[in-house]
Amino acid sequence: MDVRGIVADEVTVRTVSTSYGETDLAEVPVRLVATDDAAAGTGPLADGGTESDASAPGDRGADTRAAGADGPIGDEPLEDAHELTTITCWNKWVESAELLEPGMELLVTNVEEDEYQGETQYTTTGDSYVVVEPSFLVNVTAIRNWVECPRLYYLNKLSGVPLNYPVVKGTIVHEVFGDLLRGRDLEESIDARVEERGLQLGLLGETPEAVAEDVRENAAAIEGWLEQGRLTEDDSWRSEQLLISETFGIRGRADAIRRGAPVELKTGKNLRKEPRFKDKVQAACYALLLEEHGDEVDTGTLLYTKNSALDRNEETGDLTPAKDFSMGAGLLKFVVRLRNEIAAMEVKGDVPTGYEGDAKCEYCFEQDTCMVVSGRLDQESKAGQIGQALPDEELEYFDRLYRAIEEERREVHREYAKLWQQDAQERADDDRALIDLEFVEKRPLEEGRWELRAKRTAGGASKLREGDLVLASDGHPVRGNAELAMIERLDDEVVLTADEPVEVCRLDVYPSELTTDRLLVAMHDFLLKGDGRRKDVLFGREEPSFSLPEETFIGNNAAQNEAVRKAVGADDFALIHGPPGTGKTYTIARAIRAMVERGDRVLLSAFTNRAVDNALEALLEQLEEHGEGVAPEAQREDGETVEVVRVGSESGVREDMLPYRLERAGDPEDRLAELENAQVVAATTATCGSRELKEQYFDVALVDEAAQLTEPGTFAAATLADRFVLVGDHEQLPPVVRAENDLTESLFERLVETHPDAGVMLDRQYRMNQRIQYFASQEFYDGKLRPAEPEVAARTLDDLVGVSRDALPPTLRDPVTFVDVEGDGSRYTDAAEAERIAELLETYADAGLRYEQMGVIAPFRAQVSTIASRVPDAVAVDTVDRFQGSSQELIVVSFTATGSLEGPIFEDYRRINVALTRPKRALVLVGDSRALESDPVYARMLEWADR
DNA sequence: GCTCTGCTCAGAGGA
Repeated sequence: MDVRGIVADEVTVRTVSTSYGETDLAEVPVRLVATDDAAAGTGPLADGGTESDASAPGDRGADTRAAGADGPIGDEPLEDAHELTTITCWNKWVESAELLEPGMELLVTNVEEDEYQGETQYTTTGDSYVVVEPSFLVNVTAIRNWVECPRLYYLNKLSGVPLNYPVVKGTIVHEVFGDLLRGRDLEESIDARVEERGLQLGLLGETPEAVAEDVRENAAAIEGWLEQGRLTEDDSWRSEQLLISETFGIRGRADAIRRGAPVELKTGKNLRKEPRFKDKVQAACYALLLEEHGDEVDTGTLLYTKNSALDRNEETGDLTPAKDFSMGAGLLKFVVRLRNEIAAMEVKGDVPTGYEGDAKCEYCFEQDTCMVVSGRLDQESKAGQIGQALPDEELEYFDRLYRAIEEERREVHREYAKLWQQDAQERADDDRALIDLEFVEKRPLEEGRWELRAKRTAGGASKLREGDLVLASDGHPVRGNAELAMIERLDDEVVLTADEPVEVCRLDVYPSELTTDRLLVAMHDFLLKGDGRRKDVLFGREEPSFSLPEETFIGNNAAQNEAVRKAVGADDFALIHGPPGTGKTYTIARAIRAMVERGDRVLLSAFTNRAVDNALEALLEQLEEHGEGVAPEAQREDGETVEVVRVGSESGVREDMLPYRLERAGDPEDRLAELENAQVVAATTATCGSRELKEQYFDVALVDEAAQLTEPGTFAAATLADRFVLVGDHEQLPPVVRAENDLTESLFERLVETHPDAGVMLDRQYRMNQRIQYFASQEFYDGKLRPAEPEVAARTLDDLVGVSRDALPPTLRDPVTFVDVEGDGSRYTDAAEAERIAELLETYADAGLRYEQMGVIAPFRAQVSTIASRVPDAVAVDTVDRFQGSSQELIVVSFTATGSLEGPIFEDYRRINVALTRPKRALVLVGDSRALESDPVYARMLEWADR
């Protein structure tokens, strides 16, 4: 029987005498939370009787959240009626119990139940595992690093692993290993895998021939070993298996599984007879993961590919680089205790010092880095400190942002936990899974991968899109057979590619920590590697300076011209505030063109792929107009032209920008030249944090839609350049973050407030009729937003070919109208509004407006689909968030609120700003006037619309 | 309570 609970009070540790002598034990007071056992009627709560209805299985998530969000202090008592009891942990589990603090979650497997003074208590048995914060998923590599040195784990997280040859070679050997297991020809595999990493190898200055030879040497050992195995036994193999354990809170990807046991491949040196301890620990992690999926695992294999040549000539007759070893229960429990140390430290927000383990600093490669980081951040560490600590305000900044990023990471972990905490239907309702699939076929591809096809048997929306990496499973993403797969096509049929032939009938969103990791590294780089002058300016110790050019860049718009001058002349940074329709993109393009003319190398970045492609498109148009840019093919040949490169995944980059996309695969020299010769590189900020771009240097980083970026997100781009320019509008949508924390304010907004002189606001808009523009200008831009030209101010639907406002009913002739609809009272949809909107669109169509010229905006996705099902496909119907950045001749806004304006979505007025500034010639607001009047901003909006 | 885009994933190794 397993028990799960929240620690209710301090843990008591004491020594007792038993028949075996003195032993330690820890008594943990807990409030029990339902486990799956309990839900099935066999657990402690069901047995207890009275408590069982107080905790449905779904409650567990809520309790976990409360524990995580409120931290270990547990200042909010769990007032509900969960049973208070004691779990006694014996022997080595005392170490894990000592990590616990009130409020933390605890899972103990295989407990013994006993009665003590009329109360049911639990005790660990010889088969028990104690798991601290089980919903905190720890990576296998994290455990491997931690066992070497806890500080190493921390440093790795903070500064990442830079591009280096041994690592890249190791990765290629692993890929070849996987290919061999899947039956691919060795030479073909080596050639293909080396080719795939062309860009990386180019950056490292390696030639494909030398790398292939190097890989061949390692692969020979693998092949020899495989051959041996095939001759003697009937092996069952599986390569690259992704494993997640809901019990142990561990996840990882095993290199291979052979007859149910893990095989770990190591391409580094190991001259000793025994496997390295950390390698054993890594294999033991996979053993634990496999155990949860079924069988007992008691052996593991470590394959040291560099060892073959050495071992072959030894008298021992050891012909194989493989080292088999047995894994006892003791090792597996040790691994769980390591994992508990990590989870407890992360939940408490502590920083490891290195004293936790017994590693020797003098043998460590990271000793210097460790000492520098300790010195700069003023952290206690076993290696000691070098250098001077950062100023207090920077240390405070580091702590605050570190905590905020880690909170984001917790949210990602919660997404993982939902993989098993939510049932299939819940996940489907949450748009996080497709569960209606019917497996059709699997087809082997030439590269040793598989193409999987499944039919969709029901409709329904989901977050999944083509190009996404997903968990493809034959039933359950954690408990069943699951594999990471790439969505190649998604319509009524789903086409996937994956390493293994899973009989897929369900797809789940795969949560990734990648962006969180990169945020942390970006912050680290800014504070610890960044130049002093930039920090002086950003921390308010120095004023930003400018060397403004006298040149006129844009003749007919003073603010735009000033913006370009500031962007070009910034010594530190410049800010361009661009309200809706003010020609922000044009200004960016003009500024980059001017920078390029001065010989600067420019990084063009933004949070979303869409924004990057939009800005790049505008730049290419300008370059073409001025005869400096040509087709991408020619750019690579001719040094005189401006070379532009778009870095990003094939599915992320918009189709018309694909010709500019930098391929990763190919000849190393060619790929390198393509990147390094590019005078303009365009990529999302997440990609700026990639290993390939991190080594690049730019004179200027220009970041568009900067108000949508967190501070560390902005730094990911800014740290690659000498100066930076941020372009955005903090009166529109803020950064997307999962947790409420210090990441919600963008660097752009902060700098606009602290350094107003470094910025320019573009004040002439080229989009909206004056009547439409009025409200947003008054409400969000101090009345400073004005039409750029009289034609803009006066534009109406009449200007459009074939449209006549006279054909509209009198109430709709004004560019802004309000249509009062009482609504149907439901929460996230409103059929009454949807009906009315469908009629309105028809009325406009009758007056000559084409459906392609209309757009409908609603706050909720549910309402978006309600409306979409009632109007012609040509009408663009979407949420506010997805409409940002585009515009339409006619916009209809559905407010979807009856009675009162409840909900966070209405509280953020920036959304309303976005919605109201999308139309060019006509805006219709549809909603319940009683609800809208209940909020002063919305009430003013009604007054304006109803005029 | 709601909106939501990123990213090949995680792990690859140095003595």
